[in-house]
Amino acid sequence: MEYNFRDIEKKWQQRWQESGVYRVPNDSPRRKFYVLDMFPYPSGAGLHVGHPLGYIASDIFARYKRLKGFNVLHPMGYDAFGLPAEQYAIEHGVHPAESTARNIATFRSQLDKIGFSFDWDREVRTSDPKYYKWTQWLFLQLFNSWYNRKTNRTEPLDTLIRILESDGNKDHPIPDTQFQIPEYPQVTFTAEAWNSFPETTKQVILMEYRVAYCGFGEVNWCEALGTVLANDEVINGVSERGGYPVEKKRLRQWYLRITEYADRLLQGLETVDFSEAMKEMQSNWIGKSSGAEIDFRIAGHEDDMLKVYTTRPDTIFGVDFMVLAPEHELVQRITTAGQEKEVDKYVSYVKSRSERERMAEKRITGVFTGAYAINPFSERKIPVWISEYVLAGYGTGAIMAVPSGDERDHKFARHFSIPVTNIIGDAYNGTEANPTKDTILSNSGFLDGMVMRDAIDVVISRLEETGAGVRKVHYKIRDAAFSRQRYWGEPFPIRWEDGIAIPLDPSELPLELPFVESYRPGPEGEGPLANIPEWTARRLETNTMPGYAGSSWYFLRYMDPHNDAAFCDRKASDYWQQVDLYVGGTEHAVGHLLYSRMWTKAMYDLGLISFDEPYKKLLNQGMIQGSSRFVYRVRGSGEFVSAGIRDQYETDQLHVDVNIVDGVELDIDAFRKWKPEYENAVFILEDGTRALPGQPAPGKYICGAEVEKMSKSKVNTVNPDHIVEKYGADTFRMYEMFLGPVEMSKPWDTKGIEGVHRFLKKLWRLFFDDSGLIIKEEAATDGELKILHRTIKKLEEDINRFSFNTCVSAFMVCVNELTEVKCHKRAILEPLLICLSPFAPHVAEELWEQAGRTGTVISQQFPEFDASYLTETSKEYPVSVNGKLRTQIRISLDATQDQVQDLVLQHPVVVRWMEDKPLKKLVFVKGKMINVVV
RNA sequence: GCGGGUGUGGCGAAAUUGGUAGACGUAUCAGACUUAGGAUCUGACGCCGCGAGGCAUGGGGGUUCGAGUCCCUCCACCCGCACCA
Repeated sequence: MEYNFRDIEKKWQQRWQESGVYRVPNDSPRRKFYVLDMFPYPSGAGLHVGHPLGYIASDIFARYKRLKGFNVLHPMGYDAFGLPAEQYAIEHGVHPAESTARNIATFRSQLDKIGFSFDWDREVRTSDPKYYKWTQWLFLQLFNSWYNRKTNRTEPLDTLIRILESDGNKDHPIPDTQFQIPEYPQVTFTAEAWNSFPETTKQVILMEYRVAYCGFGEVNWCEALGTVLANDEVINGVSERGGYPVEKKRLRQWYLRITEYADRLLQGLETVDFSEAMKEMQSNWIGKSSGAEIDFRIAGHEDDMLKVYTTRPDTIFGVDFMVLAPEHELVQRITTAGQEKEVDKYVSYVKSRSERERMAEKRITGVFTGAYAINPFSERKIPVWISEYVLAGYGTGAIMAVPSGDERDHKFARHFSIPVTNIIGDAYNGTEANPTKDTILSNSGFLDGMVMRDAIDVVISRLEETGAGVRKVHYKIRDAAFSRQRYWGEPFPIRWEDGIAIPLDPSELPLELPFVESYRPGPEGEGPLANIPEWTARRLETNTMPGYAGSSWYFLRYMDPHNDAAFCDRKASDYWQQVDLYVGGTEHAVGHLLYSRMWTKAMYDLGLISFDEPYKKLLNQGMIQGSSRFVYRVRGSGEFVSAGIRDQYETDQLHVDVNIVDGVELDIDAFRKWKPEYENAVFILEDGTRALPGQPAPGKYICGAEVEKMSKSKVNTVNPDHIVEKYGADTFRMYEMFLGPVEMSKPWDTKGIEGVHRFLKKLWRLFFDDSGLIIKEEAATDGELKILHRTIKKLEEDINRFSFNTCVSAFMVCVNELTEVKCHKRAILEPLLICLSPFAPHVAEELWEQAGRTGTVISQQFPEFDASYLTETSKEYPVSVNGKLRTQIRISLDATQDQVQDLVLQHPVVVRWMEDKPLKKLVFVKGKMINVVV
């Protein structure tokens, strides 16, 4: 009987579906385990072989945990709102709801062929009103909350109102400087003042405290997409999607006050099992730095203070000039008449340079304003300059420049011949700045003789005493822009009345997205919803939420997906708790992961869930790259020249569909059929001969090869459907794992799959030969048991460190060895099948049944490793090392300390290290080699 | 520039706390069975050498009885951030 994977896989996928084996209960005496994949955005292109890599890894782990007796939650769903569906709608006139539904159907049928153990009863779609009802509800929770810095918690707005009524806001100043009501410029107010404010004023002030708030701010506006983007959606000044230019624009926007959570997001990283790289990316994004904010007086401008932020207040005596961002508000006021012309010229020069130009070429430019600041300690007069190297958006938009300690400041000083004060003695060589903190200060007034590192605190204390500055912790992270001027997203459950945002009552949710015919942007930077009369008549918010809204909490909805009374029953979230294993790509490091961590913390503070980190362990799968193939067309002709001899011609390199290339050899006939214009192509083959249309090719045409990102335009995508059709899902699953470590990126190579396929056929032959089923009932020998248990031991260890590629190798070794000793015994093969089932579930189930077992393999237990068969008897290996003869003794695993001692004593040990190291050390290394000089 | 990671045969890779480097798989070559094979099986396969043997884990140095693994240093590649004060 042949290994007929097509029938087998069809049969078992159907059976699993009918019997609902992968349905998971929410109440179980078994321990829980939650394995989650980052849910896909259902794009129109469908899956290529790179997409399922993470899903296969997580499926293997979920199945393994199930075999270990856990109640495993392993769901899948779709992140279905977002820009691409809307762009597609604009271009093709298909409603996003329709194209999304169609794409989901394609995804689902592709996923189903691979044999995943998802509980599809728990599927979620973020664009489903039943789902986004709760996204809106959670938004209202954030809207109705504020961040109390005293308790360091998210709290309901009521607690703030009570505080304001009794104490004013002196203990709880407005969180940022965006105070927007010109009539009330005072940032602090008393209880009396608060109580006397009219309701509208109160509301405007409260908005400044809300966790989800609406305000005016500089946003990343993308004209081509007609919407604003979050900082993480902008890469090098262009949009992540589409690569369109992005500019700064001041617009009314919704925000999430993620900055208040910066410190907790940072600290939380320590409690969580993410890769170093991932933690680094997140903490860089948060960008915490600590230092001081210092006020410099300006000569002749008694009312103005020049505020700078520095991480190095210890260098205060080394300040030789100040630099303002050209956009800084003080520039106009302090510029002297003599410098006005120069300054204006410079400011317009800076404005003419785009963000991209600025980043592309970094020139040293700047202009003196004519004004002088005064050092708060030495009273020295310091010239104030403006320059584009100081960014308006960071810190206070102004710096104190210390050329002896900062390379940029130093270059600037040299360029404009500003004299440099040396405050670090020999550590400054006169030609280069030295940013050390570990040298002794000189020329520094009361700090002379102090180590810089220690001086930092001393200066800050002195600044605070004199009122010239304060200690300040600064974060790079900005509040997250939370609205999009787009159609295909969650509507905000907000109504506007006289400029006041009124939340809808929860009973009015979901606020459904109305059907539209046109996706044109509305007037004045508003979304398409502004074109709908019924919408604007109700004064509903016309923006929609961004893509990350629905994905910030989806892991909770899987726990209780059909609940219409709550986003997730508390009992369910208490049972399932955190995601134990979260599998996905690194591209979400600073977007989705940060947002969902923030939401989780807010929800925890508000008592909605019992944990404040969503993901316990994060596994980042690498990308599977495409292995592109090229043909070389001789320029100006229809002839194609083989890669090896293309240097003899002037050629153009063209991508060729990888599916019509075998390794690097082109299938010439398939190529001629590929596109009409190639129908009569002539090939100059590797050996110089020619292949003409209608004649058999006399030689081979060799293609060029290169590893690139897998994409349709490079015709290097490989569809998993084709692989599954040709080799089966089990082969596909095992091969994806066999390619290499999950975390690493690697190019797809269809050729290598044969080896894994051969392995499964070999396994099949252990049960079947020409005469049919061959399973022997006799007891297993020690040797056979050793083969089995060595495999199990390796699997146990490797699965738990997510080393799935070595697991596949272990299976191969095992089957090779069993074939060699012609072992067809039930006692060996059945445990092996159980081990194999997470990797190749279909074939495992089939063989299990063929062997006369009832029930599915997934209900069996994963056998425990039994060490007794692994013990090795002592062996001696003579080896020569450095010309001396040594004997290596392998000591058995269960050797006692005395036995080890005896072994060592049997040999005349002459090496000194034996005396140095106590015998305990030897016992510690039992099972390993010990070298003994004889 | 800063931070993180990686570097082992023709290729993908293994080697878990330092202990027989290259398991497993591909590719290639040779052979067997075959009318034939793109089925199956066997063997060879890091480099030098006829051989015994020697040399090999990006380069150099160190610690150690012993280093792919630990330390120092240099180089290359990949990823992230990037005038962050």
